Amino acid sequence: MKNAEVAKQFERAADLLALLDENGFRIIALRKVARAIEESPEAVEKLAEAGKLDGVPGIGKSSAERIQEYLKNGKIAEFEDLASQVPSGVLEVLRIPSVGPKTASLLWREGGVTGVAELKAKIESGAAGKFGGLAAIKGVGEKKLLKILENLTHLSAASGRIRLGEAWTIGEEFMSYLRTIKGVKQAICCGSLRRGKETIGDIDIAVCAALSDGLAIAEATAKHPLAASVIQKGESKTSVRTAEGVQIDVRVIPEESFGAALQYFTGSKEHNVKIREMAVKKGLKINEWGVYRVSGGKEEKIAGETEEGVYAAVGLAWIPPEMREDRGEIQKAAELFPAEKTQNEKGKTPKRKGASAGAADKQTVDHFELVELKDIRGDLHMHTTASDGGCSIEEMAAEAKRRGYEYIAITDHSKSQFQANGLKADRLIEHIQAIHAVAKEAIKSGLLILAGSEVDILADGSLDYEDDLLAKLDWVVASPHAALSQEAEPATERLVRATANPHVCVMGHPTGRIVPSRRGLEPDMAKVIFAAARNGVAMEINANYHRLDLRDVHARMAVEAKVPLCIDTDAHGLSDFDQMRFGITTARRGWATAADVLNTWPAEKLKKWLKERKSAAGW
DNA sequence: GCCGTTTTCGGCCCGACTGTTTTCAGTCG
Repeated sequence: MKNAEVAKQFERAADLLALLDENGFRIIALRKVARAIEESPEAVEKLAEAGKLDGVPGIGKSSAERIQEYLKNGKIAEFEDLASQVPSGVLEVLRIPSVGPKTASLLWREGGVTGVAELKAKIESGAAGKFGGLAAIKGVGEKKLLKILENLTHLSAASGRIRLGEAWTIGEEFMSYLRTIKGVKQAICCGSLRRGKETIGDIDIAVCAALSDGLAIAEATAKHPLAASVIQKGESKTSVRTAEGVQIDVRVIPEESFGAALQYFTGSKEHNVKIREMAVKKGLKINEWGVYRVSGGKEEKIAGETEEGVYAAVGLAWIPPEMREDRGEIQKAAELFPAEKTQNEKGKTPKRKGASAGAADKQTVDHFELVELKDIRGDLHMHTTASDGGCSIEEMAAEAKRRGYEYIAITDHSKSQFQANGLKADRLIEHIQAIHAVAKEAIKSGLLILAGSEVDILADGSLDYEDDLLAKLDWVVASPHAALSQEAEPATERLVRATANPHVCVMGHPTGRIVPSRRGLEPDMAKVIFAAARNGVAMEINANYHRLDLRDVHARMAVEAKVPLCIDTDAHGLSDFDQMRFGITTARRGWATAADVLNTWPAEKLKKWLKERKSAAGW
C-alpha cells in the first residue's frame, strides 16, 4: 500500500507551487488529492489497476495520470521539475509554525535563506546585525523573526500530532477548569478531538460566555498550569501551548451563537466547506456566529443557537461529530432530514441526545443512531495475572460488574507470547477451570464470564493452539502479534486463513498497528472482511488508544459487509476499562449503530450467536 | 486542479489575531 507515499508527492507539489506563488486553487486541489489518497481505505495501486482513480472525489483526470506515472516510474516528472526550482531546505522552513509560503519565499528570495539551520543562525546573530539582514526585508520585521525563533524551538519538541487518549485527558482538564470561571456557561472540546480522530493536532475548546467576559477568560486560560506559553490572547480567541508542545485554542462565543461555533470549530474543514457551499446556493452565509440570509445587502440571522439549527437551515439532519469527514455523511443527512415527520407519523421516537451535542440546555435529535458508550453490555477481550495482566479473574469480574456489564471474556495470551507469559496447553486447561469456577459464582449476580483466549495468528495464518484445545474454550479472539512487517499479500492470506478456523469468534486488532509509530500489517482489508463475513467471524475494534484497530474506515467496511464489530478494551488492568470510549468513537467514525456491534447485544443473543458458531459450546 | 439539479467555464468558505503597516497581508484553523 503506497497511499501515504503517493499522498506525500502531492503535498510536496502543493508546497512547491505555494512557494512559487502559483494559483491558490490549484494548490488547494492538489492538497485535496493528497488527502483523498491518504484516507482511501483502498490501496492506491489497486485503484490504479482498476482504473478507478478518477472516480475518487477530489481526484481528476490529470492527477490520476500523475499517480499512474508515479506507480510506474517512482517519480512524477512535472513535480520533479518544480522541486528543481526550489532549494529543498526552503520546504523545511515552511514547516515552522507562523511561517507560510509568502514568508518562506521572502526569506529565500530576498534573504537568501535556504534552510532551517541557516535561518536560525541569522536570527540568533541578533538585532545589532539586523538579524543577518533579514529584518531589512519588506514585510519581515523583528517581532516576526523572534516569533519564528521561538517556534523553531517548539518545532523540535512537538512531533506533530498526539494520540486521542492523551488529547482527551488534556481536553477534559481544560474543560472542567474553564467551567469554573465566572460567566462561563459551557465549555466543549471541538475539532478532531470531538470527532474522535485517532490523532489530534491541537485542542479547540468552545466556551459559551458573553464577549464582555472574553478578556477575563483569556487571562484565566493563560494562567492554567498546563499553559507553558501564550501564543495569542484576544477577546474571542486565546491560544496557549503546553510544555510538551500541544496547542490549545480557546474561543469565547455568546450563547446565541454557540451552536454555530460548535459546528464551525468541530470541522472537519472539508465537511464545513461542503456545508458552506450548500449554504451559498441557498442564499445563506454561515460563519462561527450563525447562519444568515443574505438579500439586498442585508443580513438576517436565521440560526446559530444550536448545532441542529445550523444543519436544519441548510436542509440537513444533525450530523454526529464523528461522521463529519466529508465521506458521504452530508448526502445521508439530506436524506434523513425530512425523516423526522415520517418517523413521527409512524409513531417512532427519534433518539434524543444530551447536552454535549448542542447548547447547554438544548436537546439534539440524532437520526443516525450511532452506537454509544451506554449501549455496551460487555467486554470480550481482557488479560489477567495468568499472562501479562495486572489483576486476577475475580478483580476483573468485579470491575465489570461495577460498570454494569452483563458479560466478559477472560482472554489471556497463547503460548507463542512467551514474553507476555503466554499459556502452554496444560496451563490453559487449568486456567479454563479457574475461570469457570469464578463464572459459577458470578452468574448468580448476573455476570456471564466466558473462558477465552487471545490466540496468536502465526505468520502462516495457523493458530497457536491445536483445534481440540480451542474447542474447550467458550470464546476465541485470534490476533496477530509477531511478523507484523509482512508484505501485504502474505498478510492478507494469513488473516483470511485465520477466519476459516471454526473456533475463532473474533479477529483481534487485525493489523497490529501502534498509533502512530508502528504501521502494522497492511492487508487487503476488503478481502479479510469478506472472509470474515463468509465465515461468520466478528472483527474487533481494539479500543486502546494506542491501537484503535480496526481503524475507522475499515470499521465502516465491516459495517457495510454486515460483519459484526466487537469493541474490546484488551484491558490489562482496571483503569483500562475506561478505554472503551475510544473504541466507541472509532466505531461511530465507521458509521456503526448499536446493532452492528456484537457486545451491545443482550447476553442471550450473544449466546445464540455463539451457539450457531460453536455447536459444542457447553451451556 | 476539480467540479456541475442554475454551470463543460467560471467559480472555488470565512473570520480572528498578529505584525507590518498607515489600510492591509499573512497565517491559521
